[in-house]
Amino acid sequence: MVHEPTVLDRLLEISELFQKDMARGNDDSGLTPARVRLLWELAHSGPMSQHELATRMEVSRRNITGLVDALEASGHVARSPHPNDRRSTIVSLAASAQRMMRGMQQEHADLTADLLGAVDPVDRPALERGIDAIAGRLRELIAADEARRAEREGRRA
Amino acid sequence: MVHEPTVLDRLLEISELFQKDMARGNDDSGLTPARVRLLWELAHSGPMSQHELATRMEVSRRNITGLVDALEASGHVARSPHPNDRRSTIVSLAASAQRMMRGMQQEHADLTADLLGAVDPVDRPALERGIDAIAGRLRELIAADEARRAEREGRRA
DNA sequence: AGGTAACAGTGTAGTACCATCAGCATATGG
DNA sequence: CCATATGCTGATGGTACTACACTGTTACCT
Repeated sequence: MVHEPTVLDRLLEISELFQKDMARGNDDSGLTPARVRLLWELAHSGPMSQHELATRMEVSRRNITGLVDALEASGHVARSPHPNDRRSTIVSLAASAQRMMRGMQQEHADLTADLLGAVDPVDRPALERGIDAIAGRLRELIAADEARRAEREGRRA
Repeated sequence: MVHEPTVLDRLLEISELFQKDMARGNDDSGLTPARVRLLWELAHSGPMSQHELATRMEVSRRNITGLVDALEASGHVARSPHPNDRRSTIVSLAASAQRMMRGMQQEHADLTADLLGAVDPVDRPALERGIDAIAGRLRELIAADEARRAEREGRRA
């Protein structure tokens, strides 16, 4: 029942540790994972409509409404009308939240530097190539699986 | 606001993809993440008391009761009396669940092989060393942070 | 123009899950 | 015998998500 841990196991472990770390950050800020994810999306790609948020996060529009409601109430985001399309509302980060996200990105950058510092410089290029390769392959597999899944759904309907 | 993705970002991406994959597996088996985690703990470390499960999973005993209740109802685990301590009940995997977990481990092994196959063989040793180093460093950081946190808790109390 | 279809956001209602707290029963272990 | 650990009950709260129905807006298209 006991395996010697493979590279993938290590990766999974790192995943878990990251999650743990993220969860802690959430606790500190009083935000929930889903809300942080939304904020992160905004920080990364700038203001956008709720519809676009729903698409990117792959959840229902209704769900976005709730998340934005909460984040608006806590002052993290603001709703503003779309200049051209009066149906749409644009969600943007409040100044304070922008600062917060900047801080998180800074922390993230620091962590990156720290962790990378633990790797023998000689190994870094290969490490980078290897991780890229794995990420790429994983993306492929997921895409293929999703396609298969979608097709099966189609057949059934 | 746009960064070029670093190795760490790639790692985070891999984390997310893994999670997505796991979530899908959960859907298939009709199990929730927490329940799967419990099963995994049992598969990995063998039968144990609820108390021990609570300790390992870092959740309340009450929570374990609920999870075990559900898993027992669905036939994934069985409760049996502890041989020495008659207060305690031992939770163990049912045969079917054991098979299921074996299957999951097999899938995991296959995935590992597949993903590793995408990496240039020349890069693998360095990749392995690099990942080990990162995982190790991350563990250190988390441990240090937890210690700091615990101390602060102590001070307040 | 007028009608119609598609789209944005939202209200209502409902589901599933995780987790906690305080307290209770038991019987074990000292 | 009593303190304690173990597991369980009941009550509560909260997040995340969905489906359906509705309003207003835009775009298309005869």
